[in-house]
Order: sequence, then structure tokens, then C-alpha cells
Amino acid sequence: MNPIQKFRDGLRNLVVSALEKSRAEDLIVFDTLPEFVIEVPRDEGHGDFASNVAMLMARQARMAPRKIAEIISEQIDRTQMLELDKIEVAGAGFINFFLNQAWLYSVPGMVLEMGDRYGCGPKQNQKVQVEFVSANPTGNLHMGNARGGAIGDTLANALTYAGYDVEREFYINDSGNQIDIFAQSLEARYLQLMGAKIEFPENGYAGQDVVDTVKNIIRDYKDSLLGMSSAELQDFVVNYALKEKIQYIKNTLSNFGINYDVWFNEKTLHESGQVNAVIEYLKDKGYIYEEEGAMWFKSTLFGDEKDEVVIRANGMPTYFAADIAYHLNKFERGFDRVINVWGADHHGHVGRMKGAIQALGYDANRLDILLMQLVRLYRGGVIVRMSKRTGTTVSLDELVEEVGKDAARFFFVMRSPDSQMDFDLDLAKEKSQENPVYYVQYAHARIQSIFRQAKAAGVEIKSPGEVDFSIMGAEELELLRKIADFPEEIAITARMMAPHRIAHYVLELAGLFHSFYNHQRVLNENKALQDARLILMETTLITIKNALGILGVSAPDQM
RNA sequence: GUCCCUGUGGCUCAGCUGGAUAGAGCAACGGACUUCUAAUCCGUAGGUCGGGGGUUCGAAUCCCUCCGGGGACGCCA
Repeated sequence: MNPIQKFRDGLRNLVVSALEKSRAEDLIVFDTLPEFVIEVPRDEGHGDFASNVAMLMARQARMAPRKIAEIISEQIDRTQMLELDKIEVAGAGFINFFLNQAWLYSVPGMVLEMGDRYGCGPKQNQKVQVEFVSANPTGNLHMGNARGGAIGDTLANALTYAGYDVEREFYINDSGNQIDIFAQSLEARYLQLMGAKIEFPENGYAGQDVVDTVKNIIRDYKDSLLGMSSAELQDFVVNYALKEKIQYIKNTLSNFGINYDVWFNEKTLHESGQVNAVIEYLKDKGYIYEEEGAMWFKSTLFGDEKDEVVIRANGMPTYFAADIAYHLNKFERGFDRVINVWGADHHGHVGRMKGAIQALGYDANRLDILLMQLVRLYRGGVIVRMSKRTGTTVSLDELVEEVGKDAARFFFVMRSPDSQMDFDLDLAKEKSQENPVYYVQYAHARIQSIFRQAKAAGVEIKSPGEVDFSIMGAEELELLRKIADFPEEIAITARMMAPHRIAHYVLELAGLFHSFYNHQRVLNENKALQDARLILMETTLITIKNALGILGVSAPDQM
């Protein structure tokens, strides 16, 4: 359950009732209710909740906001919310609601009952697919893929908690131009390593990883491929390489804490005729025309800046054509909503992709594209260009090796996807002990330590129903208040597609815990206080653990 | 040139549908370990929210404009 939401809704109802009563008694004149908010004020001196309704009504009611606020506060039926302690009119006309602190006493029982599900919202009955990373299987995973992975997986976790039915998907681009070039590169390297003096393709994949793959091929097949035709050889080596690369991607992402429900091969869209079929369909609908030998999709009809080629003059479909078929396939699989996590370098693709979905008769709003700004990699204070072709970048597997999965995931998701981030490798390595992730994990470990001490001392931990929470002080209540926020925070994270909020949330929660820990003792002479605090520690532990779980970060019992 | 993201204390960043006196962390300075782990805590200092207009009772947030940073504008993906 969501305690914040519960009180917010309750107060909203009280305000609406009070307004209607005021209108019936001719105290306030108005036609329509404004879209007012019940918010949590930044300053706790302004109450637990506050509403701006009076200011928004001033114009149509032709009354001073403070006057309206006063009438509303007098008309509110306090018997409908026993936790309501005090109502004040303040500032320009805010109505501030102060709750009796007892409203928080129900939180521990709720948290302990829900356990690892604490934070979950009501079932949304919506199937949502999150597609992320989807790196080309022609090279190593880079920092951009790493960020996309951390963001996508965290978002998927948050959506799951928020009550959606989530599937994670990786789209394997195992077809098309890039793959042809990949095949040519592999072929050239094979022949070169076998002693042939041939040119390497001009825009081929020059990275060391291609050479490594070819060495594996030679280890397995020696010179036995030399008799093949060029087409046969390319086909053979590219299949070998794709198998190896995809396995590498799966392993690396798995080590990064990411596991997919579906690995979708682009090739199947071509082989099954889905790409041709969707292009034919759009052609019949009049959304495709021919020009200069190529087939163009009229994305300008949907507000895009220019039309886009779907079938090249050489008869080969473009990546965009396959993507149209892919997205149709997604909707046909029954997803109510589809989320793609893309690098900002793909933003030009957004408009036409949404246009294509509209052209296919689907509501484009069912597709959300979360664009994340790119990662710049620094080493020794100098930018390292991220190019798959040069092979000079640091790969995701190397990053995990160097700074660890927990720090890497926390770091990538700590910033808003909108902000470009500089990843300084030297800093990440040198200062790994100062990484905020340790601050949070340490909180978890400290609480576990308290429980170890309690157990050693034979202290029995009671259930929430058996203890008196009114013995707690301000610091405990502040912690509880933060814990009560968790489901709301997840709901906002899901709604706004803002996974970084979870990282900030758990940092704040850990901060409140550390502060409490340094001022108060859990295990102490006052047994009633000890009982209440032990339960508070349990609820804190669960919340931190769940939040870290969403982030894909481990919650160690000892550090 | 057009489009997208961005500009908040020395540094890195938060800031939900506009709300009340703009918040953290790091760095700086000064304190706290006979007490459940000091990977922690407490305090001090530090800001024209890039500049300028506008809308509003109210703007870091919305609109216009200019400036700076990044990205995209391909029959690549």
C-alpha cells in the first residue's frame, strides 16, 4: 500500500466536499473545480500536506485566496480523517494540513508484512515491454551500452514494482549492412592470418576483437575454410562470430545483473517475410512512394522533417524497414506499452518511428522512447573516443572487472538520463571507496550488525502489534516518514521514466539512518524503546534492500 | 542552417504535473570514536538557478530571444 497516496486522496476528498458544501451554502461561488494539488511541502513547518486550491479559485470565485482558504478549512469535516491534527492558512493562501504523528505508526506493520514486495503498487493490468541495450553483435559492449543497461534494467524493475507486467527484451541486429561489413572484415582477417596478401575493407571492423574471433576460428578449423567460395566463407565466419558475440553479450550483461526475458533476432523478421509484408501494407495504404529507385516512407505526413528510405535502390531493406516490422511485431504480441531505451544519437529516428506506428494504425503514445545522453569516457584527463572500430575503448566487461558491478550500476543510474555524463576511469578506480554506493550498502551492513548483536544478546524482536511507537522521537519519525515515501517514489519513477530517482531516494534514506545511528542506540536499557527501534531497523533494512534491488546493487550483510 | 538534450555554490549533480526562505554529495574549514562497524556523524562557509524580455497571485520550472557545451541531420545503425 501507499500511505502517502492514501492521505493525499483522503485530503483531496475532504477539500472537494468542503468546497461543495461551501457552494451549497453560498459561501463560495464557482462553476468548475480547478486542477489543484495536494502536495508534500518542502518545509515541514508548512505541514505534512498542503493545497494550492484557494489560489487557483480566486479568480472565478472573485475572492481573496486567503479568504477562500479559510472558508474551506472551516468547512472541512474533520471526523472523516482522525489523523488530521490541525489546518492552517498560510502564505498567499495555502491550506496546510498537519497530521498527528500517529499516522506513521502503521507503516512498520505494512512494511514487514510486504517484505521484499514493499514499494509495490496496485496491479496495473498492463503488459509493458522494455527493450534496451540492443547493441550490435559486431563488437564489444561499450559505456553507452552500460548506461543503457543500467537505466533500462532499473526502469524495468521499477515498473515491475509499480504494478506493471514487464518483459525485458534485447533486439539482436543480426542482419543488414553492418553484418555484411562484419562478414567481410572477418573474411579478410581470416585470409590475412592464413597468409594471403589482401586489402582489409576500407570501413571494416578494425578492432582487435575481430582478430581474436578469427584466431578462435583458426584454432577450431585451421585452414579448412580456404576451399570455400567467398560467399560461403563469409557466411561461415559471420555465423561463428555472431554466436560468439551473442554469448559474450549475454555473459557480460548477466555479470552486470541484467537478464532478459526475450532475445529477439532481427533476421527472423526478414526470413519470415514480416519486413516485406509491412512495407507492402504501408504501400497499399499510400504511405510509401518510389523515388530515384528507392522506396520512401512519408514520415513528413507525421510531422517529421523529411521522408525516410525503407527499401534501397539495390532492393535491400534499411534498418528502419526492419524496425517498423519489429515494432508491429511487438504490438501484435500484446504489449499495451512499449518502451525503448536509446542513445541520444538515435533521436532523429524517434519521429519517423512514431510516424510509422501511426501509419500502422496504432496509437503512437503506446511507444515511449527514453533517450539517454551519451557517455564520454575519460582516461588520464583525456577523452577516449568510443568507436567499435578502433578497439581502443574500455568495454563493459572490463569496467565491471575494474570498478565492480555495484559501483558501476549505481553510478550510471545516479544521473538523469537527460544529462550527459563523463565517466572518468581513473577517478572511478581511485575513488571507488568514496563512491556513494558504499554509503548505502554500509547502512544495510550496519543494521545487519545490530541484529547480529541483538541475537547474540538473546534479544527477542517483537512484532509491530506488540510495541508502542509513540515512544519514538523525531529522528525515528523522520526515518519512518521517508520509508513511507517509498511506494510513491517508485510510482513517480515509473510514471516519469526517471530511474535516477531511486538512487537519490536510497541515498537520502541511508543518510537519515546514519544520522539516527550516530545519535541513538538501538540496543539499550529502555526495553520499550529498544523494541520500537528494532522494528524501525527492520523496516529500514527492507526498504534499503528493496531499493538496492531495483538498482541492481547488492545489499551486503557485512562490510 | 534545422532539430533534440543541457547550462543551478570551487567540482559533480537533485529539484513530479509552475508554489511558500533553491537542496544534497565531494572539495574547504572546525569538531565527535571507553558506547550496536568513524566506509559514519555534527557544525561553518559558499548561489545574479547562463544573460535579457514575457505570461502568472507566484517562475530554476512555461513562452520568446541571445550566448556557451554535447548530439543528430546517411539509400549507416
